[in-house]
Amino acid sequence: MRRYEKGMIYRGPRLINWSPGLKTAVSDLEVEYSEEDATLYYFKYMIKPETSEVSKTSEVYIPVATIRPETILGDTAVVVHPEDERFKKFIGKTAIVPMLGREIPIIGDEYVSMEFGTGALKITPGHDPNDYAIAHRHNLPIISMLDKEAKVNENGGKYQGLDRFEARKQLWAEMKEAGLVIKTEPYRTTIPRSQRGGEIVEPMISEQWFVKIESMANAGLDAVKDGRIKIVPERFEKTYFNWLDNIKDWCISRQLWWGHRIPVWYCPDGHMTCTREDPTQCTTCGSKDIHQDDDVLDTWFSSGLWPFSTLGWPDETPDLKYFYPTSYMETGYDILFFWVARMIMSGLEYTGEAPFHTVYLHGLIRDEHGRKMSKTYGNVIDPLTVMDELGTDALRFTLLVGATPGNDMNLSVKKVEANRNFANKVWNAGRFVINAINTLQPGAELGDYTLADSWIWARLQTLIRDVERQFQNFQYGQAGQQIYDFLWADFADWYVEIAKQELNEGGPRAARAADTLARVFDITLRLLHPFTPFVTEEIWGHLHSALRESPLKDICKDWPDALIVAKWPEPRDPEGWEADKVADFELIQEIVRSIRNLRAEKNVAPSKKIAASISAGAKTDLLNEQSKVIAALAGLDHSLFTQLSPTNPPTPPPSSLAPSKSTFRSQVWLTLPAKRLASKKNSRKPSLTFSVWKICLEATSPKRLHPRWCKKSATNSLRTKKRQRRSRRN
RNA sequence: GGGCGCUUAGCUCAGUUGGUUAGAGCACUUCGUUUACACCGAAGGGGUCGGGGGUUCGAGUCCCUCAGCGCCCA
Repeated sequence: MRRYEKGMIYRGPRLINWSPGLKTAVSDLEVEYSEEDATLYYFKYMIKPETSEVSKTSEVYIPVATIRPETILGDTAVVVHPEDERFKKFIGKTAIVPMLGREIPIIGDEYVSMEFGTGALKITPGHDPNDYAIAHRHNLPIISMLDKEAKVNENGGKYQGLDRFEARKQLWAEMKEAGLVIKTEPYRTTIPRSQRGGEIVEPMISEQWFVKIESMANAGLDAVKDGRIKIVPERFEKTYFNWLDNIKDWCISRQLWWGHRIPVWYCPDGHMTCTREDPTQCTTCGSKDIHQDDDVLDTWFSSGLWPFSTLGWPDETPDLKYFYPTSYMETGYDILFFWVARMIMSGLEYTGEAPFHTVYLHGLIRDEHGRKMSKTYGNVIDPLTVMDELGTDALRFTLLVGATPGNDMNLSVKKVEANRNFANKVWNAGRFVINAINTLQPGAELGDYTLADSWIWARLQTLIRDVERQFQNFQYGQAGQQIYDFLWADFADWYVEIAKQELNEGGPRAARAADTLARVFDITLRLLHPFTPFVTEEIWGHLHSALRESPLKDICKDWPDALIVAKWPEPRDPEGWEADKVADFELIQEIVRSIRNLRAEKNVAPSKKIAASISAGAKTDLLNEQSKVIAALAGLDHSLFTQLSPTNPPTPPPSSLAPSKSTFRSQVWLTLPAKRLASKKNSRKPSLTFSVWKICLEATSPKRLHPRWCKKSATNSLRTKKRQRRSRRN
């Protein structure tokens, strides 16, 4: 009503998509285009001889090609390219519509492609969008030759009453008889079909309601251009600008049975009454014989009001004052035009303010191989089924982590399954932590932090910082992936394994391990909660009750009752000790991995505890301190675990490994069971005749090569490495 | 025709201001039922990051170009 009163809404004719099956207009969205085989019909458009030149001998015509010959009945012009040498002489002359004899002009327009078909185009503005546009440019009359059932109407002369396809056949046959036919040839083209019924959609002319869009579009453009609204990912701003720059008046009437009915009433004299309250008589002539417009408003027209009408607008409600403007608008990128742009335009129009400051656009969900999900294709993944089978957390996590902003994602049940496994991992890790807490001796003092404690804590702090940064950048997938990796690869695979040893020790060391387990797991759950709310909430509740009853109850003294209202972990700056501890721990990891690797390669049974000697150079103290950890994780016999001094290498000496300048270098020798070495299976490598095996680790190199400080040397060494790698492959 | 995007392991995809040896899940190979978890653990194979050129000490990442695929608008 407001817009109507401002003169922004008007009624006029327009070409719409008509579904003859449903007998209603359908929106562009509901039309699907498919490549199909069709026929291109070539025929003669006879030219009316000018009175001065009477040429009866040679017939003069323009050849024209069409895919839909029946639309000839609605032609109102023939168009040629103004520079087409073949036809430009005909511009300004008159052509005669086959079988009807109607006279129509021949005009020039650069829209015509000289290469396509015959290079001349028939114009049926009543039944073709492009022709409609041309007709507008040239003020051509618009003839509708089909009725609501797609049968030829009174404008089709003798063909009236025929179905469109029947008319095509008959008209063509009669044109052939009249000698107007040139030829037909097969042609592949895009055919518009109704999404619902599948029948060919017919462009038809009809009266529709429109909104003048220009001022609103400009306001919408400015809001994004001057930064009041930010669109994420940024590239969609271009799409948005492009759309608003080329926008046309907005057709807001729909011939549907549902929606907001247009508040306009007509009397027999054709007067319009537009009121807020349902009227009883025509405001112009007073006639009581009035009926309301049958059409309803476009849903997007109504939905554009969503950000403020839901808050009570047009009343100045407390909600509106408090919540408007809103903050983030999150939706699929395909909705940018339909809804987002309209919310922006409507918001600016009615409230003077942008309805939100950020638009975050996500992609569409496709099937495993990137195909659109469709019922006919049978590749639809029903979220309800998936949630039943694999859990809501698994599906939610998959959708969050599998997507990059604004890009489509291919969803497969396999992925959801993998994330179901992750939820299971969270649950089981939680059970372990809770069990550790429950089995603590009352009154146990907390032991010192171990290397593993320091490492996992430092890693956790890094994670918190990373997640915070990812969230700021809308990189939700990255954030989720990092939490996943931390929980599974760092916490479960390493820290928990080490904690088992500590817990077995009992006393202060067990208490310290349980303490770290609890604190790290708590924070991890908080980070994970937005991704997998159910499993985290549940296990956190159990963790909370276990802690309350334990010697570690101080940990949870500030915790609320539920995870969902628990404080989000805040990133803190590093305290300075982290890098060294992490590097030390990574050395331990490298050593453990190397030993495991070697064992697997030599087929040493996992249960077999073997002896090992390590030469750790500058890291001797570290390795002594961590020997039990290494032994436990790598399956070594701790009593047969010895440190070698660099000056006293084992026999035989590791001749191939020259002593390195690096103080970080460590070497490990394993004593393997003799029969393993003797077996033929393992005789691939000649060096296996030794009773000891060696590995060399360059576990820790400077974490980051600062380019400005070590330009040349870094370059050279990297180049060499790459070259070596390549030549090794070749 | 205009605009946008994609091309990285067998498959589906990450890789955020250029920086150690490019990662994950699934699939595959070998081993394992150690009291959180077989919805698991350990180890492994697999990539000239679509082609070509350029900028740079250094490119999957930036620029140009070519090819293929996809989407939006007309």
